[in-house]
Amino acid sequence: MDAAKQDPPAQSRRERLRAETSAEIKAIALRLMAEGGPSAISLRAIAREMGMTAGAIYGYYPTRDDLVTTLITDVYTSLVDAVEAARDTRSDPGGRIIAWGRALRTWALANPEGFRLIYGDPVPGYIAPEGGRAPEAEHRACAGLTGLVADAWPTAAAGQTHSDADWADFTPSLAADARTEFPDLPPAAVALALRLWGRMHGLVSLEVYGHLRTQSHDPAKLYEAELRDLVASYGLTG
Amino acid sequence: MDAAKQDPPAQSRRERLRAETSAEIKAIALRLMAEGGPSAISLRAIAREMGMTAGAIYGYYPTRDDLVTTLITDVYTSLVDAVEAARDTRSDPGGRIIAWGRALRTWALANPEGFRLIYGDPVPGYIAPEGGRAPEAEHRACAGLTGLVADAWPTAAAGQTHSDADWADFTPSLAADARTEFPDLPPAAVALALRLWGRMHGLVSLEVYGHLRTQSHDPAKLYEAELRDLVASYGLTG
DNA sequence: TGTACATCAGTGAACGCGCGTTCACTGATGTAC
DNA sequence: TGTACATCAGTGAACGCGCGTTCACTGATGTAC
Repeated sequence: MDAAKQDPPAQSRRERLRAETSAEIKAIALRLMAEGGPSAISLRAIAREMGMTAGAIYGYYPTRDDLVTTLITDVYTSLVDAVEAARDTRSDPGGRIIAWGRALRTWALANPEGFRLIYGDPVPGYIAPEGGRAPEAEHRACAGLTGLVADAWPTAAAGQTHSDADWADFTPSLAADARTEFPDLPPAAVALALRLWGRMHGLVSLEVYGHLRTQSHDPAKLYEAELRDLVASYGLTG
Repeated sequence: MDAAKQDPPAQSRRERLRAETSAEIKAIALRLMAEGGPSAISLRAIAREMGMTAGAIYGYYPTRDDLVTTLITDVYTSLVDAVEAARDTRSDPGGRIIAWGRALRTWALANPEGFRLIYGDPVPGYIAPEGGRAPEAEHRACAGLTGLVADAWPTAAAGQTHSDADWADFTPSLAADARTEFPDLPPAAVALALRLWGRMHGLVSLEVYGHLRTQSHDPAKLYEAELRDLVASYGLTG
C-alpha cells in the first residue's frame, strides 16, 4: 500500500524507477477498484490512467492475475497491520479484543473495496495461484485473534459452552500452531476465536455491502454494543 | 425458482409457452451463476445454452440488468421462504430462532452462488434499479427476525445490554413497522434482532466464501455452538 | 571527457475474444370470416 | 372446412466496445574502454 521499500542500501536509478512504476501500478489498481469495484481492475484501464501502453504492464507483472494476487496480499497485510497496531495500544485483554474489533470495522469502512477484494467475490475471471500468500495473511489474522482469546482465557466463563470442541475440528496447521504457541489452551478457546471473528465479520460485512443502511442509521452503535457484549458475555476480561 | 405459475384459470398456448421460456431463461441464468459465479450471467451464454439467438432474450427481458434484478428478487424470496418455513416447524421461541438460523446456513450452503448474488458483490456492471424489489425481501427477512425476538422478549435478559438503543437509530420504515406490529417492544429488541442477523451472517458468509475452510474442518459445529449460545446468552427462550 | 556498445522501458499495432444491444426479416401460430 | 390476414417468437447479421496478451520496434539510459 505504501511507497516502494528499499531493502539494499544502494539502488541504481533504474531499479528505483522500476520499483516506483511497479508501486504506481498497484496504487492505481487500488484506486480503480475503489472507484469501480474489483471488476474495474484491468490492465488497459491502469495503463490508460498512467499514460502508458497496456503492453508495458507486462514488464512489471507477467499476467493480470499476478497483479491481482499481489494486490490481495498487500491489502490483507494492510488490514492485519491495522488491527494489530490498534490492539497494541491497549494492555488489558478485554480492551485489546475491543480495539482489534473496532479497528477491523474502521479499516473496512475506510477501504470498502479492499474488504470486498479480500472477503467478497474475487475479481471476475481471477484464479488464485497455488503459492498465493493470502492464506498466510489470513492465518496471521486468525492467530492474532487466538492470541487475544488466550490472553483473556484465564477469566473466561465460556469453557462449558464449547466443551465439545476438539483439536480435530481444525485444520492441522491451525491446530499445530495454536498448540505450539499456547500449550495450555484448550481447543474450545480456538473455536471461540473463530466465532469472535464471525461475529465481527458479520456486522462489518453487512455494513460494507450496504445491507445495514436500509435498516439502521447507526451501525457504529450496533457494532459497539456487539463488541462490548462479546467481551462481557464470555468474561474475556483477562 | 420454480416452474411457471398460472394465475388465470385459462391460459392460451402462447401465454404458456412464453411463461415457460421466461422461466427457463431464469433457470439457466441461475445454473450458469452456480457454475461460474455471478459474472457468468450473460445473455449470450444463456441464449447459447438454450439454443437460441442472443437477441431473442429481448423478447422476455428488456435488458440484462432487468433479468439480474428478477433473479435477485427470486433468489431472495427463496431464501426468506426457506427460513420462514423452518421457523414454523417449531413453536417455542428459542427453537424458532435456532431453526431460522440453521435454515439460513443450510440454504446458503445449498445455494452458495445465490448467497453471493444477494450479499456479495453485484454482477459486474449491474446497477440496481430504483424500484427494485430486493429491499422488500430484505425487509421481510429483518421483520421476521424482529418478530422472533419479540416472541422471546418477555424472558430476555438482554435489556440492559442495549439500554442505549433508540428508535431514531433505525430507518424510519423499519422503526414504524416494528412499532406497529409490536407496540410494546422496546428499540433494544430491534437492535438485538439486527445483531442476531449479524452473528448468523458472519459465520455463514465466512464459510460460503471459503474463509473457514482454511481454519476449521467442522464449521457446522462452530455454527451450532454460536446458535445455542446466542439464544442462551440473551435468555431468548420465550 | 568521449566514443561504441549493451541494456531495457515503453510503443503501437495487431490478434481473437465475448459482451449487450439493435434491427430488418422469416415463418409458424392463432384469429376472423 | 377453408381461406386471408394479423400476431409475434425467434433469426442472423451487424454495431461498437473493452478486454488480455503478443511482438517486432525505437529510443533513451547506463556501461566499458
